[in-house]
Amino acid sequence: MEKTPIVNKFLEFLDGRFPDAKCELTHKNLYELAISTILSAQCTDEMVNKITPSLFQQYPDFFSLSNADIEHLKQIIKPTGFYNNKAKSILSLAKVVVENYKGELPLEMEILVKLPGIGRKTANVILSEYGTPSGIVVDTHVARVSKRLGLTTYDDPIKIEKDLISLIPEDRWGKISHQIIHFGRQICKARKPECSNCEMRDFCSYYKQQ
DNA sequence: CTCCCGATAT
DNA sequence: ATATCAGGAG
Repeated sequence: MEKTPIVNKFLEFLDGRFPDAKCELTHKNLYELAISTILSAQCTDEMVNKITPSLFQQYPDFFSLSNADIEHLKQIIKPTGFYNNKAKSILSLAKVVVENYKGELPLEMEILVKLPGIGRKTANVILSEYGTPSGIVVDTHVARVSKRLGLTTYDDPIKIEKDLISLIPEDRWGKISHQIIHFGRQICKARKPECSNCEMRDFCSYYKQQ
């Protein structure tokens, strides 16, 4: 992937339009962000934020969560979808973190991705917020926007992340995902993208294809 | 690759 | 009715 004017235009656009984009999952600490991020798979942040206050009031840390009844967890998180898998994931995660890491998540990519329910995307979210970003979060929005703009040709999030890493300065890795996600939610939407309002359209391969 | 899955917008 | 939403495990 070669550096093109579109990258500079995109970075400039994101800073102008989304200067203070941040994580939309409400959380008070590393524990809450990790659980919220797992629950956010194939579900809106808004829905996650609706159910987490009750969840975190009853289970404020990995210690209490590790002793939870799985059927009770399923009941609380049901509106987020995939609730059988997610309940199993967060309960298993809590048990492992309590047994092996004294109830505190280790902030290392190699360890995080081996923990139950945590893949590269969730690990990148955690490290971007509470550690040192070792990459760029590629979720459904970042993948879609990157493809439309021609920043990558791949579907595989790992390959998309490699392309983005080669194009984007390291000091922006943490924030740019939030900026792209805001852009993806408001303008470059999956269903009905607002190309007529988009300042990137003259640089966009998806728009040219329309 | 398939499966998991409820809520919302179109 | 169907596509989509801060994915991960088997």
